[in-house]
Amino acid sequence: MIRLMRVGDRLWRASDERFGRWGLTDNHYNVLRILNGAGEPISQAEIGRQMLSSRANVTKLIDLLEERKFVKRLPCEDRRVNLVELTDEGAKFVEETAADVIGFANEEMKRLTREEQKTLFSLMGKLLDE
Amino acid sequence: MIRLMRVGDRLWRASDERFGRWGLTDNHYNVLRILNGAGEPISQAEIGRQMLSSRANVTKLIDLLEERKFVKRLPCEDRRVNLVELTDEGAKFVEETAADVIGFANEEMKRLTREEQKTLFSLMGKLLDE
DNA sequence: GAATAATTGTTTCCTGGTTGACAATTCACC
DNA sequence: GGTGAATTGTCAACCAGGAAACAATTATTC
Repeated sequence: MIRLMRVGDRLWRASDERFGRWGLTDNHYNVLRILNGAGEPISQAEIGRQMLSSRANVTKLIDLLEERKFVKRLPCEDRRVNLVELTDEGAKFVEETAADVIGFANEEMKRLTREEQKTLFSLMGKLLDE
Repeated sequence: MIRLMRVGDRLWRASDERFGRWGLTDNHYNVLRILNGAGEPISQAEIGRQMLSSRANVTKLIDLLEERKFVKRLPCEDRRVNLVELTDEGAKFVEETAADVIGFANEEMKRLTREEQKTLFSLMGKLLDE
């Protein structure tokens, strides 16, 4: 388990360094990824749930992303919630950086064969499902 | 890779919660573990190296552990360095909590069979070695 | 052997994130 | 329908950790 935590820690640090180049944290990128995957505007609370982050933190992440024009807050019929939408500019950014991000992942995982990567994926799945 | 990072993150959070009960962070415990494993006093810089943490942070970790009397700073013939030693009280603490920590690890890993745990261990080894 | 480089521990400042409180709103139950 | 519970986004305060600067010391190089 310690090895696993160590590897995870190292990946987080590496990705932090990586996204720092774009003036973002990995968590900022995570928000964009989630929005891109959702395909439709979703609430801040939902984002926080998906990325295991506090609502307070999501507020700050969205603040920055909105300032960068990657994202927009929309009013919702439930007037407590903000729906967050990926702007065209945000979508473009995700698309442009996707290759870079995938390259990064391949670089990190290149010590494992394709087969081992599959095994790892399945093991992680077992650990995640509750 | 994302799954792997997610799992790592969750383990860090869980262990943080766990060690919080003792008024320590996982990193504090990590220091004790390293000192216990070393079997002899080692320098703060060396501790930082082993746990991938900055010297500045090690200073603060040791400050707290020393206040708790788990650890003692010894002068060294190289007068730049502090040798850090596990006190009897610190060793006793490690011993008393060991069962608890191992139980925690088993709990977290119980979704995997013994065989899968071994596979995971070896995969992590490949990812770690540079 | 003197001068420059490298190492150690500490301090100060900064940053990303969490917790807890808050007002606004919606839900649930009587 | 009206009242108490739950949920949402935000803000302030706080915390662990990192980066840079620093003095003290040791290593290296000429």
